Amino acid sequence: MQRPTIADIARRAGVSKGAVSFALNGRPGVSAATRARILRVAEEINWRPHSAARALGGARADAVGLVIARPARTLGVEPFFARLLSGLQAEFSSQSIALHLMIVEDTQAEIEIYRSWVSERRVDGLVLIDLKVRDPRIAVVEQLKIPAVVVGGPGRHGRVSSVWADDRAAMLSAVEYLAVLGHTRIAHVSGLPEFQHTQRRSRALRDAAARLTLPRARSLHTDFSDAQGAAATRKLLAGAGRPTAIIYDSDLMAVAGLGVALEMGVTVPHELSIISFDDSVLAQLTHPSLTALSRDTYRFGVQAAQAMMAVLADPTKTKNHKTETPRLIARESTSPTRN
Amino acid sequence: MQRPTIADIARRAGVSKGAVSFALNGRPGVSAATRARILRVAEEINWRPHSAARALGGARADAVGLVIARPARTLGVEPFFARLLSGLQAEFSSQSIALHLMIVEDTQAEIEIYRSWVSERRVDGLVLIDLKVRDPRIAVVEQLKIPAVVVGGPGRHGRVSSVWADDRAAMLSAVEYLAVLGHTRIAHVSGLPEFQHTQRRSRALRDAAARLTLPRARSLHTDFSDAQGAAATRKLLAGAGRPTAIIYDSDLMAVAGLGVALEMGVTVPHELSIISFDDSVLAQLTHPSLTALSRDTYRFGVQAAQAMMAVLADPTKTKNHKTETPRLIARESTSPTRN
DNA sequence: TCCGTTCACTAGACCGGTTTATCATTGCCG
DNA sequence: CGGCAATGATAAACCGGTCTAGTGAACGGA
Repeated sequence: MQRPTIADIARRAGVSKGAVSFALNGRPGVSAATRARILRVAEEINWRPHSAARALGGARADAVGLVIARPARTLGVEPFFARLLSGLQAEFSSQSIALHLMIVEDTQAEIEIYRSWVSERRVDGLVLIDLKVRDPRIAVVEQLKIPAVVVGGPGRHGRVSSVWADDRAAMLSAVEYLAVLGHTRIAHVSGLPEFQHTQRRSRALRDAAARLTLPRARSLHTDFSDAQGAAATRKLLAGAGRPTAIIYDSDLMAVAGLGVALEMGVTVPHELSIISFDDSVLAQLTHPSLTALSRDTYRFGVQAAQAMMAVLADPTKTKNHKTETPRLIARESTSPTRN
Repeated sequence: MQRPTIADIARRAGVSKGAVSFALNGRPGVSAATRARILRVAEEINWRPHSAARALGGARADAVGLVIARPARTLGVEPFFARLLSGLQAEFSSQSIALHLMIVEDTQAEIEIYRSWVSERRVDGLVLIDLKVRDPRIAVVEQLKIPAVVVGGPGRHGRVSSVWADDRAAMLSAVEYLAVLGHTRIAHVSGLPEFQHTQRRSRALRDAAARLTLPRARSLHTDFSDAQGAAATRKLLAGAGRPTAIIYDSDLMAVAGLGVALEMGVTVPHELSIISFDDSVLAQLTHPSLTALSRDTYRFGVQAAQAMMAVLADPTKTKNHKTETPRLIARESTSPTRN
């Protein structure tokens, strides 16, 4: 037989299509005995729901969308995305929710995809990442009235749920750690300035510097690429009154920065301490290994997925879910300053 | 108005639903004038097709499935996947084909997903990666009669298309390069032995060793993790008659191996040459930077997507598409042996 | 005994497209 | 001028589910 349908089940079980639908979806309207019989028949003929038919009735698409707005070619080095994806994926698949993935060039294209996915009913919800300062996507998802979760919030984003980590606290802990080691000239090689998390980190550094009276604490913006991370490092180390410690917003840039230091004959950690604001095998494989602000990115993805499912279950109830604050793991790339 | 449908278009254009369908799909049955009018109305009310409704009629789902069978937690360090994904994605999205992604634990789970996606009509085709030696998935996709493309073929896999690179030639070029530099004791830290590409590389090494009369050319299998890559390196360097050159099946393992060598006081490249069988920023960031067999993984993904679309267009016509052979890029991690 | 409820189930509309069978016009050809 | 084919369009069936209104039977209370 070609692809069994509920009509086939109905015929073989001697009931109507409606009864089958009720039975299969575990809703009242059929007796326990009939339900059992229907389920047995469905099992026998190996029935599977046709996702399109379900979605047509206005029901769930059982899929969630994720769009990453980065030039596709540059993607793929950052371990962060892949780990986040794994976490999201693992949690969604436990509920048989598929992930629709798309990589686009910019936010404008991303918004276009959102519109078409929603109007084509391909997804039940959206996961937004890399939140910008005045992010146009927030207005779009609110207008489209589709459940959404922002990864990396919190912030002023209306009635959209978010999952976030306390970047500020993490940055403060790193700066304080360096201060205790005697560092006073601390630099920050950050990501794109339009990202909210970049801003939060830069601001935290500024505040800590003011409080601890550290001169010359500054943030240099990059596009997160290893090339710009290296360039920023070169600039910092070549200038007068060079920093004795640098905090990088990603492990990739930290590794690139470490390479530049070696190249320029600046020894790590004796002449320069390095902290990476993101941990991965990468940070552990270098020599010296990198002190890093570490968090479980996989788990972060899991939590984002859970938040998504909560919003799907009840779209009116949104919440900001704060996750584990990245904590400092001291490795070989940091040491006290020489006096 | 709530979500415009073709019925709305039909009403406003004063024609039937059928005529609208013909017009929107560019098929004969309507006059040019009517067609233009219908398209204009559709544009006006911003109509978008409802993907589920289309799929229900037995038409395309406009989506392709990709399942990665690896423990989700370990994924994400390997730059290979992310770059492949980018390439696939870029090409698919140019044709408005979505990518259904799922990460599972093992091949058995992967096969289950295939079955449900196909019977739920979620995807039009499947992309298979990490082909194993007697891969059960081949039989499954043939039985399910769904278009599929194997990434990393070629080989005995019936009527399924494939996209592959010549691992053998690449491995031979690496071995010959090392031989020219004077190396005679060459080791290979490989991936999982059940993968076809692992086997091809190991066999190529064996053959080259026989031809060039290199003693002790051996392959050590790992699971591709940095931990096992490091362990294998440790074992190789600790043993008697240690190799003067090691070829690693991934850049991640090569970096880990480099770390072990430094740890053990074996200088690279003077006492040990290292070649990575896969290139990425990772290989370029280390010190010394790694000589690598490089290929454009992004492009590889694009080609796989193109192969997929070709099979979708005509499922009877399968072909094995050979792509660029990885070519050796000499960097700092290889040098002549000291005599 | 009669009426009102509840329960189990059925029939059929419906979702938004595609496709087929049908029909009316028009045009062409001998 | 008659017959036939091609063209342009329509109505309705269909895809595989969900869901609502309705039906018949059993049951309980007064």
